[in-house]
Amino acid sequence: MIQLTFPDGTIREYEKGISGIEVAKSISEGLARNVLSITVNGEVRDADRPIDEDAQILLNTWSDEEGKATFWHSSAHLMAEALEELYPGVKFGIGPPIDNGFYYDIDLGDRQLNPSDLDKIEKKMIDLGRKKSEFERKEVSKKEAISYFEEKGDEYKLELLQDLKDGEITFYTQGEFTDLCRGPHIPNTGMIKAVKLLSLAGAYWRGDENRKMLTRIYGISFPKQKELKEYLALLEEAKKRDHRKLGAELELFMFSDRVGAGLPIWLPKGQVIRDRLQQFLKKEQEKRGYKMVITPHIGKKDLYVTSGHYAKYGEDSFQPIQTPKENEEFLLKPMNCPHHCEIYGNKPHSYRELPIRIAEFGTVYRYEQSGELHGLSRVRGFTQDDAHIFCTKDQLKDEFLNVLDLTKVVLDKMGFEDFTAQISLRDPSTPEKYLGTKENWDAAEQAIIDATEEAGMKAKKEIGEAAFYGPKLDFMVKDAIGRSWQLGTIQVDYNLPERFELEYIGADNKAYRPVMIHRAPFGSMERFMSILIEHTAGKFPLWLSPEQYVIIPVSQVFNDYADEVSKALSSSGIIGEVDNRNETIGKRIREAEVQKIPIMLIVGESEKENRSVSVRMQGKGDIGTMTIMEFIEFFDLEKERGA
RNA sequence: GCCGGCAUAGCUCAGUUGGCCAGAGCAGCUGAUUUGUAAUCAGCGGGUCGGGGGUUCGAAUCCCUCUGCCGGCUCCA
Repeated sequence: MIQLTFPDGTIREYEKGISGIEVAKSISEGLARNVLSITVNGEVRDADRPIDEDAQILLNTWSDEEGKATFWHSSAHLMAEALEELYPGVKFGIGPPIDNGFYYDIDLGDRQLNPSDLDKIEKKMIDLGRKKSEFERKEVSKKEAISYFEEKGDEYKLELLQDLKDGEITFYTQGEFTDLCRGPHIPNTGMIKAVKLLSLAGAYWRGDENRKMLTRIYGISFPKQKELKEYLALLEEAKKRDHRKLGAELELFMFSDRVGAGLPIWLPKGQVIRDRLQQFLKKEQEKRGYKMVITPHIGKKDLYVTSGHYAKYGEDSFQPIQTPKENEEFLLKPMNCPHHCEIYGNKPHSYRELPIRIAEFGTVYRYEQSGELHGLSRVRGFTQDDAHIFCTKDQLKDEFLNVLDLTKVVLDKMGFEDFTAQISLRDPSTPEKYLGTKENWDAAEQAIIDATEEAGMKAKKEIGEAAFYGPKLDFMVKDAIGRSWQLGTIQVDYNLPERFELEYIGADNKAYRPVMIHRAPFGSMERFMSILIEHTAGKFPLWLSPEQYVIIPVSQVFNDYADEVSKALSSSGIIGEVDNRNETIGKRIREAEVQKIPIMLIVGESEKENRSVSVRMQGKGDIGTMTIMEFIEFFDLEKERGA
């Protein structure tokens, strides 16, 4: 007998060798039908494999992440089976589950797939699923495995096999399809009832752009048709929040082919929001001892040779601009730090002055590959809410805390609760990749870890993700369609102070090198705006709204009163317009609703008489009548509330 | 940059296997209407079918090329 411990702590006894499905059956038939895989002592396995020892056990169903992953992984295999039947001779790369669904990378030789082929593949998958083929696991020797794929002529699987140890190789077979696979898989393909293949894409084999490009098919699947429908509806909804769509509809920003790809143009309304964000941050920074500066958009090539950026990124950047007569070379500023280092180096510094915090809304230009450009999220010209803090080693942790606090204030204010933080540390096994001494690195990494803990912030640590010049902490936020973007960043840098030979005079009258912290709580105004637009679906909080109200006089007779109200509001700092166009009220209200103007004020006979306004809130409807003074108070309260 | 797809009026889209002066709704303009909480009515204007080149008697439609956009890959200071 063996003892199995369930997540709720209960322990049950079973015969040795019992399968996960049988265990599920002992609890309920329903559970047995729904179990997709099991986790035994932390290892995810097929639900029908025998359990031979006492263990902690989890029965994974569709409601568990592990269950979903198993389901989607099996779906990838089902797709592969369908592909092999439809396109004999197709070769397979890898086919893993992802956050939302699965993909498989395939090589079809000379054949090309069109989006219309996806329907065909889907249908085949459903057909094959009806056979309810079981996934059979088989342990094979490396030799057997190699000969199998040699015969099949699949060089990708052969390459994958090279990295696998003999004795750890398993095959999974369902129906006519056999794949090299660690597993686990769901009990049978019949559980996959709903499939949608979402897109076709090219993907380099093993992510290496020097290698062959395979065809990647993305898909998603569900145990029930209804869930698929709901998911697709959700995707449609998400698309409506896309900042590229809303940005155009609400006239926040635009792009122009003639100006150039990836170069955003901010329209008046977008500019208002951006400016409010900057004013907000400026105030917070002033409280924390930052000094604002302004530096030029270009700098001599030498500046970046000194900083080391030219050597590292020069070839992949916008190329230098030459002056016509002297033949000097200038680069478009790809980052602000070299300029800020020059500011620091402008005069000698005493340890008493540190930390020095230099801030700038600095616009930088970076050459991003054309295929990488994406709305406001990835552009070629953008403005960082940049600052560089020059401090002593001992001040590092406090400064880090100071920045963390600021970042949290910013994210809180925006209502971004679902961000994740990542601490990027060096890989100790490759010290040659990093600049600076071990002692400095240890101290900096510890300072970051301590500071995040002290700030009560959860952050996952990623070994080997540090920049060559120092460890960092990044804040990631997801967009409407679930893509993850880096917003804020805090980076420790030992490299630049060295390269620019920055110094301060210590208490002992000797020269020391300061440590530098790069930080940007928004990251860039552009990317931050993209996320803000998607999170709010364009319904900005009052304090950010570029047009806070619109006054709609019932008829032209009340235009004068509308203007009067407007004046009263603008003198109270409330921004908006009068819509006195010769249109019906219904029409003007509809347009204000569509434009997501938060407050509509309707004025007519009775309002004029009582010096009042009839207030309608966007998305909520009529909330009643109040006097102008009452409305101003109401507005301030709403604004305060963060509405 | 690479793979695949897309590009028709300001916007959203029609446009059968290449064939008369390229269409609709919304927006715009003009006029009527003077409106009480999500689209008043009528009339009018508007497109070198993304740019360039080619095939053809004839191209929005087929081919090449450039530009931009979309979905990915790679990269990201």
